Amino acid sequence: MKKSVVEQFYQRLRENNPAPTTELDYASPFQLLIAVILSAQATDVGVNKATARLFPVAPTAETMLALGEATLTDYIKTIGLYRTKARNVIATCRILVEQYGGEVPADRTALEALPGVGRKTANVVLNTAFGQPTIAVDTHIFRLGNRTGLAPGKTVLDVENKLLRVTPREFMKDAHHWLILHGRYVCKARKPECSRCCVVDLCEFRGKTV
DNA sequence: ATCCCGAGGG
DNA sequence: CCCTCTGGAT
Repeated sequence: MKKSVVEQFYQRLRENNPAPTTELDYASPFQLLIAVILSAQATDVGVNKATARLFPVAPTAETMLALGEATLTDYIKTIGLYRTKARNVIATCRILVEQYGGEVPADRTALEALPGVGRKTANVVLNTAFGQPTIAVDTHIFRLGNRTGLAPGKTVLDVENKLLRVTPREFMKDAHHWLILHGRYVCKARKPECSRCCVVDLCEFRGKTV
């Protein structure tokens, strides 16, 4: 996609949504981290439903650790992959308490060393909790990058690197949320709604999908 | 490449 | 029924 087209692409997404943000509910970097770990292969609506009950009783790393894995499992049983997630959340909280005073480190290497935290989750926390210009390539952004021609790539890392290269600096910080929200509600996996898409004329795929 | 794994939509 | 949802570890 040409540079001038990329510029228009982002300008239109910005017109639609001047101040985009996550749809996960959270009240601290710690809660965002936990919500993102829980969101793997799950909808944010489902995650919010569970954290609405969980965070009041375990709002911090210390209280989550005290809650224990078995009780945590009960709270998140409605979310897919819940056994692995419960184990990882407790193990992560233990490290946060023992090594970081219960706080979430604003550092990629430290984040990715936490159980259940990979590159994508680290990128979300760095961007949304700490305001860094990262782009977390999830299922939506991977699909949108390839489908539209904005940032084609075989792997999520390919797409991430391409996005970091083509995205103008002024759009970098919010790019993650513009792209994910557009992917979630318009450029959907099954039935993309090209008829109400604001960048359909810039898209290399248009209505050819499905 | 495979496993984990519930809810919601079509 | 099938597919998808802000993936990560082995």
